[in-house]
Amino acid sequence: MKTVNHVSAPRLWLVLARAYGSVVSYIEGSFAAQGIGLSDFMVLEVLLHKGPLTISAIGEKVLLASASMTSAIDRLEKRELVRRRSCNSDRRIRLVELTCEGKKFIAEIYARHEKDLEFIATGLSDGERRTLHDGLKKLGLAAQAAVPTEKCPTENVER
Amino acid sequence: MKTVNHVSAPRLWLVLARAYGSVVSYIEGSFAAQGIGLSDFMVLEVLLHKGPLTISAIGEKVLLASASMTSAIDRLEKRELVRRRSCNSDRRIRLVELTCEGKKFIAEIYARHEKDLEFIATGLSDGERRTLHDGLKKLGLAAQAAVPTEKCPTENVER
DNA sequence: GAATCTTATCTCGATGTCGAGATATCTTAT
DNA sequence: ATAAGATATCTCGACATCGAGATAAGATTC
Repeated sequence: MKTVNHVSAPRLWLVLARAYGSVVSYIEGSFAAQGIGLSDFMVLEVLLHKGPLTISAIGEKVLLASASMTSAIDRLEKRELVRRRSCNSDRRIRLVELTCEGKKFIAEIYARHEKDLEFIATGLSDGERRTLHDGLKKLGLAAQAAVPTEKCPTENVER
Repeated sequence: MKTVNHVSAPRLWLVLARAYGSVVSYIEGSFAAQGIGLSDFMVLEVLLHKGPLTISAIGEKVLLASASMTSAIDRLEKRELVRRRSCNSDRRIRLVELTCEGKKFIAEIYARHEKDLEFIATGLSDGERRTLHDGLKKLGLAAQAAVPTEKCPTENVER
């Protein structure tokens, strides 16, 4: 096969968008049976790994607007997977925490999710993962820096 | 700089999702002033580069369901950027084509779009673009192959 | 030629997301 | 202490997207 020695930015973007879409379809398929979408999954996941958080803190992690967060937490609370808890020191805040069932629910789904991700990444060597990771990070940061309406200072650490 | 020699699949996915989101925000910001969203942009773009197409053909390119395509073409037709044309040889089909204004409109936006993409990719060498491209393609294909399209894929269902 | 299958598009109702604005609460400056 | 500003959440209305089903037309089979 011939090797093209220059990948145009539009082509790179196309491949990125396609890859993202395919992975989303794949992982959504994995927990569609549980009647949960990607956003709700991410909300539960961040609660599982970080413990109770305020609604806006969750929103920052999963990149949802405040209005979306309200309805997301409503959905999850209705299913009794999470619970809103009021805070004495600051009564504006509602701390959101997993219920016992919620914890069991997301822990189970997340375990499968992790396996699913490893499954599609098995074809990638350590080196390939590394370069993919670094390249994506570089591209993402460049894009983020170029977005005018993005908040600048605070870096959120994960894991 | 410390090098981690193994990138977990969840971490890779996280970086992929973040990069995708950042690039989407970036490019959407670029034509938000024209009152157009990413999907409509993609529809116009495929028409610009491939010429008149049926609604379903466009939907396959831009990954929108048929119901979404109908309303997308409605939107664009209302703005007189595209036009539905009936076909004599197959009267089920509506061929969609750019109007003159539509062509001018998308050509202009696309030119800027291309520059925008090149701008955020300037930090990537040819080699980096190549490995990114290949890695993403590999990952995307693996995910696509693993998508069930029918029923639960890799799971032994319980509860 | 009629019955049946397939394809292309559209309609309808439901859902998730968002921006703008409202409300309650905390913080800061006066 | 009060006023002004900032912050956290919620409500409301708008919109894009989707699945399921309807409709119309072409293709196939008998």
